Amino acid sequence: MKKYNFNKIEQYWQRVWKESGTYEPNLKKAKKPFYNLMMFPYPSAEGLHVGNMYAFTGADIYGRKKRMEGYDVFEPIGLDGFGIHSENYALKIGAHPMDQAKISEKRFYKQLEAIGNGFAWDERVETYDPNYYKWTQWVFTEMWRRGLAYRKKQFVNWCPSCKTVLADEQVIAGKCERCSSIVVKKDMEQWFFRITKYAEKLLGNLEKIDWSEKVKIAQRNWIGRSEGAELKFSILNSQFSIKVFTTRPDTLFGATYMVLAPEHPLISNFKFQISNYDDVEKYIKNAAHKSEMERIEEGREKTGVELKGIKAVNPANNEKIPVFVADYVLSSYGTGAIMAVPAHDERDFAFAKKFNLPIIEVISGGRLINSGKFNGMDSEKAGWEITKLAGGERKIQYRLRDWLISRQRYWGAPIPMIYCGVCASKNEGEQKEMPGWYAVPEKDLPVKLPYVKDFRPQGKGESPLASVKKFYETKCPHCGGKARRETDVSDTFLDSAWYYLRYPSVKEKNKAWNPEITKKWFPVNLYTGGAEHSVLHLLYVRFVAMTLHEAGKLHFEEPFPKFRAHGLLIKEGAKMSKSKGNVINPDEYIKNFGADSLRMYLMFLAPFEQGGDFRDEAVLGIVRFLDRVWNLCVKEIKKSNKASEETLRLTHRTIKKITNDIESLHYNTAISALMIFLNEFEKKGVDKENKEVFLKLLAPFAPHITEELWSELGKKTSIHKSSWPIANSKFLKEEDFDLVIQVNGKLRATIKMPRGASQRDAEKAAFGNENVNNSIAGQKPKKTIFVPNRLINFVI
RNA sequence: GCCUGGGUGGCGGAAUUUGGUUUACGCGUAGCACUCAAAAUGCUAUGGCCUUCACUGGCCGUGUGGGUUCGAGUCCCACCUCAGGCACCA
Repeated sequence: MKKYNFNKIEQYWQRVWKESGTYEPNLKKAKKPFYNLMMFPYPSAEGLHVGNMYAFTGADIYGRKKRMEGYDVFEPIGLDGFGIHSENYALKIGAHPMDQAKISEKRFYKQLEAIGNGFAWDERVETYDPNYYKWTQWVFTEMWRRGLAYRKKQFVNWCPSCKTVLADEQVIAGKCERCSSIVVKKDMEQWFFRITKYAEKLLGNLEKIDWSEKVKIAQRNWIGRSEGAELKFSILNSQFSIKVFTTRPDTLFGATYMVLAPEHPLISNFKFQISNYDDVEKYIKNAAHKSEMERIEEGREKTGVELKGIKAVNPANNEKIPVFVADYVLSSYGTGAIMAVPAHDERDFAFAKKFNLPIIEVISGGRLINSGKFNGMDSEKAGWEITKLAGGERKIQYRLRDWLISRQRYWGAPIPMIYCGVCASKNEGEQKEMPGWYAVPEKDLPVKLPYVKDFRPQGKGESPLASVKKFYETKCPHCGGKARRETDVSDTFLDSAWYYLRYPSVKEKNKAWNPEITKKWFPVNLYTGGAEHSVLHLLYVRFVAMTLHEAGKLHFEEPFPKFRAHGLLIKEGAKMSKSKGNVINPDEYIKNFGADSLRMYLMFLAPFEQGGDFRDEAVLGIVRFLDRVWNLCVKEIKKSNKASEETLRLTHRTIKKITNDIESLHYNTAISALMIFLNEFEKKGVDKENKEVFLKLLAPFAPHITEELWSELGKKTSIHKSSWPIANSKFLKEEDFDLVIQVNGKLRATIKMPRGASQRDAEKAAFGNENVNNSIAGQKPKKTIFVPNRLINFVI
């Protein structure tokens, strides 16, 4: 008997698949295109993580079933190899990122091949390939041309360890997303993308797309829409006024002081009116040095300084109220200033108590008090009335901030912009607001990243490219004079914000994507990935698609109508991390048990969208299962006994269950159904036809062993191109059912009965049962509940 | 503090579609078979307590406490707890 040599089988079929293009759809002519996309990995660590494999396997199973259902499935893969994560890894091991990329690339692709996914190997994308980032730069210039990219000086997040600025989305609880260092604020001029312009659309479209609910919620919270009013408080004896945003204009009469954020530009205008300006300045300086983390660590303890010598006027009642500067007000939200209502806001209350400010209640039981002519009015109604009185206007405010795109690092796509001082002095430029700035013309793209020996981040607020004269010296595209290139590189998240568009057009030389191919394959049918990207990648990618759609370059607005987040794989109750030393490398498991075993085990341990706990011994259950599959098929390969009615019913029930389970990503229960199926075959024997059905149902989960056994059956074409079985409803109907007999809701007996049995039949059967009779003990039932084909319950 | 998802055997998890047999499937454990022996494999048992020589039968059991119902893991209310996310956003 032939032995199950999984290593040999897996390597053999992986080669055959690749050489014969089994998983290469015809991108131009496909009739039923199905784009099965998964988030591409970043090759930063020592190798592919078992968590990556978990994600890829789950996505692949779905794609394999779709392929067997007759779709032209396109399942591409690539590497998100540009960016800080890869650069930091290179730094750590003392390699140059450009050299390291080639090494990592080889290793990752080898591992990705070993897991046995149906990848379309001919269409790979590596974000650090100049043929790719040429178009990343082109996307940047498109943003620029449409007025969506701009430079601005403001306080930004700075990671002192990564020595670069970060987007808000990359600051997690005050720490750097990559290295967990505490992020500080720095006043710098940087490139931004105007994502806030799309806040409403990004929010509204969430209603139209089929995504994991938790990801939608995270995006909603991140965008953070608030409805309210913008009100003006004039400053006594000056032409200035303070604008505030509030969601509670109904409490205006209770506004007893105002607070400006430390960065508020108005403060410096009152240098001579403010009697304690030294103290104020000191406070502001101090606040600027504080990190987000320090502010959080101080807890709710409020600090601040009064701007002595100036007063604001409450527009509702003309009361003169004091003005403070305090860091509990953020410069980056709303107008950077607030009206403080200590009676109805916890934070204002804490501040007022500390500084002994009056606290006036203006709402009681949902109605206004102490509010002049508004007294007694419903608070909800009063809001708009008071706004009108105060000369304010309705305003919708978002928490979302513009996307900070520049990075002071080496390993990224250079921002394709040129600055000409001469043009600037003449007030010339491509954008009115930004004289001197020009995009690199498309014919000059890509702006190639040079091989720089000392690529380490400088920490001076500049990229290492700023010390490479050959790089930054260039000609002005407008006047032809001496000009300087932008030396910052773009955020890695720009690379991954459009990669899915490139895959099917990867052979296109003169365009970022081919319009006909794009029309055929987009939007993506299913996108799978981690929920950790809820407000990073998944927000940026929608934003970029939206702008390209608006520019008429894409026929869709939402790139991923269906997205599913897979769960997190943990190890014995703890997150896998290098510091804990519990990271699982899939290579060893593949070598010892085979890729099919590991794939199935990963999918069996919990629902795919929930994630699960990896436990070493549990893999054995699947190893045994595949051994038994092999033995059964090899042993009985020539035997062909006719299947019983009962076997057929099980077969069709299983077809239906597995078809539904794969559709809903409940792979764990699908595998359990396969196990039940196998147990039955071992007991009863299996005919050729049912064996084929079984192998087909198993094929998406264990692609290699099923391919081998399929060819053993004498098949000449791949099982993965065979047709998915369809359940015949004729065999789904059961003839008998187990009647549940209860007395007072408690189970007393179960009796097999023909389907459609009447209540009379059921009662008769029940009273013929000794145990039921004992429970009833001769009493007459007060009530009898009969549920056809299920149960009968006697209430006594 | 706010939002989201959980809590079922020794363990991972089934069962919520439509309230109707709790613990499918697998791991682990125990016993048996095979073996000189072990591993592997196969078979049997496996929620707790009680009852019976045995066959059997009973009671309890899905985080806690209430409620609705003939009947609740499933629906309602309150709470406890774990995991994840956001966090001075006015």
